Amino acid sequence: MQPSSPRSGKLGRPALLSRDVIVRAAQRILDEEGYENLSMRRLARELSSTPMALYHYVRDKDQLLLLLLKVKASKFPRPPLPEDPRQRLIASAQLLYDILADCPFLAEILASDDLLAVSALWVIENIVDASIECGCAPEQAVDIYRVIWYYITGELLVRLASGRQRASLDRPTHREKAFAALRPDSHPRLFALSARWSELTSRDSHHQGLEVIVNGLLNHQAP
Amino acid sequence: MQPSSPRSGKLGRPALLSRDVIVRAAQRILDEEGYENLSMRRLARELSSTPMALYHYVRDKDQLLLLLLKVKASKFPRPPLPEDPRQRLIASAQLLYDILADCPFLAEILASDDLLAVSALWVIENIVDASIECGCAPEQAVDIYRVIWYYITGELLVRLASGRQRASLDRPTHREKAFAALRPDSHPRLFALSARWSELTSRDSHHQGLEVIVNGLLNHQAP
DNA sequence: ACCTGAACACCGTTCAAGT
DNA sequence: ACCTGAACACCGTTCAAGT
Repeated sequence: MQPSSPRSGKLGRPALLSRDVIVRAAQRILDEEGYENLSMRRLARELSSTPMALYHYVRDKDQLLLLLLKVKASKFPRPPLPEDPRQRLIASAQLLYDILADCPFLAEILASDDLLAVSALWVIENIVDASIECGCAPEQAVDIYRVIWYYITGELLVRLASGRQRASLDRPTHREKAFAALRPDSHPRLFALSARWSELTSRDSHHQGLEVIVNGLLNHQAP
Repeated sequence: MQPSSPRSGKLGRPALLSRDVIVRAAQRILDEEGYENLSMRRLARELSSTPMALYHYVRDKDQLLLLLLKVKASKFPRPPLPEDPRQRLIASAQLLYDILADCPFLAEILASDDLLAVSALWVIENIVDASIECGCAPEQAVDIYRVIWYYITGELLVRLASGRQRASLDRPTHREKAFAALRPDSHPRLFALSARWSELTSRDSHHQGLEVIVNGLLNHQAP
């Protein structure tokens, strides 16, 4: 963080860039042009600089993305959580999802580290703690965290991908083609649901799903 | 599929490439060098051809990847499923996971289509059908499928990413650094678990997680 | 210390041309 | 119909040099 702070005196000319400026510019590109347009080269252009200048402030692109998440997580409001451990477990998991839902493109990077790199550790602490207070052994609490984590990551990934796809709405998707070819004798259930499939699968039922999963987990681990 | 079959007679010289040959070469690269080395250019080199020749047999790279999955899914043994619907639901979901576990790199492409593009539709039919036989309304059955789908996708993604990372085992991961900085007063639970975290999170508990989720879902939707 | 220019080793895809 | 070569518009990153 040092290189960004303008020190007293005029020891040489001031730096043109700083980590802060770089991260902010990256966030701007992300907001305005989407993840797939965020490249080191594009970022340098945004800053009227060169790609290599960035590497003075950031080790590589992954670190830049993690910095973005760090900023986002630290700005995220930290709401009061319910007292009741079961409710708190659900609320923490929901919170984790909410933070990530703001930057779903990070799913891939995050996945590699169980999210533990970032300043959202307190959320995970809450999930594990609430599970233990619900009567789980520590090992079971970690299992619960993992299931929740997989579920959240999966939903984010699917959402991200279907968002990408909606952009290219030229021809019918693979799904639409597969559904058109459905025969009632071989796939009766899917056939019956085919007309409503899109509607049914695009409903936002994240919170409900989370609740059901958590209840299922707790009933199993700590009956 | 037509261009690959060697027709009778000798109407012009035989084609050098075919969809079959291309897909098989792609699979070879995948097996031997991993997903990140599978590019259209690399594939063309493998076939002693040019990148553009491939585009005569495949619309784009995504289609090629879907073809790979298609082949894999069609070769996959189709085991007998239990009669009992609850058991069948679990078994179908496990099967879906097993098929995909063989090609986790496809998670990103698959996510965009709810997997419905491929010849594994019968698995999904089974999941939906078993849910309905367990007493769910069709809408609830679709919800159950979605939760399972998110969970599977998430686990695949995480596994894929942590596999990539293990390759570059040079310096400590972000997770390790975050754990090293843990203080017992701010994160008591994680602090207590930190020594065993890697071990606990790398256990293969997929099947157990799936079972717990399914039971939770069914108890909620069809008590 | 901070920044630049040129280069390396890649991508997916298009376009115009060859046989 | 099947294939090629050259090109377009990109990537992340390294290296040697400038001030």
